[in-house]
Amino acid sequence: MARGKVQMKRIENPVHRQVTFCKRRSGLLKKAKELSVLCDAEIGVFIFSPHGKFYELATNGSMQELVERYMKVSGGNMQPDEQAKETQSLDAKEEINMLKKEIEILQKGLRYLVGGGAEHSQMTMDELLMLEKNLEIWICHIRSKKMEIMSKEIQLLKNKEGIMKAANQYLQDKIEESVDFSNFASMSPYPLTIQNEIFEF
Amino acid sequence: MARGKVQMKRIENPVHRQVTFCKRRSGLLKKAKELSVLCDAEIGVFIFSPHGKFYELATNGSMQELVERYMKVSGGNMQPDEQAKETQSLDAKEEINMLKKEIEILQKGLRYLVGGGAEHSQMTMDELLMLEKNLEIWICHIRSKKMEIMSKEIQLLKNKEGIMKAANQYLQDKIEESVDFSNFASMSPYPLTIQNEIFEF
DNA sequence: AGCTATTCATAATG
DNA sequence: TCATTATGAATAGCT
Repeated sequence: MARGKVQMKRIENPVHRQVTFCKRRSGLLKKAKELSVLCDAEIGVFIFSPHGKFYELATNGSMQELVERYMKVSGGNMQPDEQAKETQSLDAKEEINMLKKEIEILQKGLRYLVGGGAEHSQMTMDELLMLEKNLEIWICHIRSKKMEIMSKEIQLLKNKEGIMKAANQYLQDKIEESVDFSNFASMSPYPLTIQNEIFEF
Repeated sequence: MARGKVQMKRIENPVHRQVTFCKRRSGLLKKAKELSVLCDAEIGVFIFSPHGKFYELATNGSMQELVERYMKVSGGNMQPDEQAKETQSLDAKEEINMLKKEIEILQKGLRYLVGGGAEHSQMTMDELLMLEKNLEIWICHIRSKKMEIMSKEIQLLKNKEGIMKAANQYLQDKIEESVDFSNFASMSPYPLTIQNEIFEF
C-alpha cells in the first residue's frame, strides 16, 4: 500500500496496529457490502479485535439468519458439541418426562405405604383394601425370603453336623487305636471338645 | 476500479456478475486474512453466492468457534429461540439432577419400606424381620382405618334408620288420622313406600 | 482525524 | 478460464 509495502505479519507497534485495524476493518466491511450489492450475494462478517471488541456485518440485516443458514449448509459438519446440545435438548425432555413418571409412581407407592396412620384419612375403602392386599403380598415375600434364608442356614448347619460327626468318628477311632497301641485309655472319653478346636465353629 | 468506475448496484449482466463475484470474493477473503494477520484479529466471513453456493473463511481455523463466540458476544441479542434452547438445556440438566435426587430418595424410602419383592435379596434377616414388623403395623393401621370407615357407615345407616322409623311413624300417624277423618282406611297399608320418596335413598 | 504517495484490486479486454 | 493492463480504490506513513 501507500508509502511502503507492508509485511504480511502482525504489526508489533500497538498504535500502528490499532490504526491499521480501524482502517482495514472499515475497508473490509465496505468491500463486503460492495460484493453483496454488486453480485447479489449474502455476506456475513465477524471481526473480533485483539482486545475482544466485536464488529459484524450482515448484508441481509440479520446475522442470525446467516448463522442459521450456515448451520444448515454446514449441516452434517455441525460440531459434536452443537449437535449434542441439539439432541440433548430433546433427550433431556424425554428423560425429564420419564423421571417425572417414575417419581409419580414412587410417590404414589410411598404415599400408599408410609401414609402410616394419618395419610390414608382421605383414602377410599377400595384404596385401603388394595393397600392392605399389597402389604400382605409384601409380607408374604418377606416371609418366603426369611424361609429361604433359614433353609439355607439349616442346610449349612446340617452339613456342618455331618462333617463334625465324621470328624468325631475319625478322632474316636484314632484314640481307640492309640489306646490299643500305648494303652492310654484315659484320652478317649472327650472327642467332642477336640473337634471344636479343629473346625473353629 | 480499473477502466471505469463501477456503479454501486447489482450487476445485471450475469457473466460480468459472476466474474466480479469470483474476483471480489477472493479479494475480500484476502483482505480478511490480511487484517487478521496484521492486526491479530479473528475474522469469520460467510459468503452465499446468489446461486446458493457457500464460501467461508475463518481465520482461527474453526468457523464454529467464531459462531459460538458470536453467540456469546451477541448474548442478550440472541434470538429467543436460540436463547431458549440454551437456557433450556441448562434448566433441563438441573431439573434432571433434581429429579434424579428425588427419585433416589424415594427409592431409598420405598426400598426400605417395601423391599419390592426382589430387592431384599441382600437384606439381612434382622432387616427382613424389621420390615415384616413394619408392614404388619401398617396393615393394622389400615385395618383399623377400615374399621373406622365401616363404623361410620354403620352409624350413618343407624341414624338413617332412626330417621326413617320416625318418619314412618309420623306418616302412619297421619294416615291413621286421615282415616279417622275421611274414613279412607285403604290408604294406610303402605307407609314404607312413601318414606322412600321422601328421603331419596 | 486528514492528507498524499504509493500499492493494490479489479473492470475491461484479449 | 487465464493473463494483461489501465485505472480507481485502499491505505501506510506522516502530520
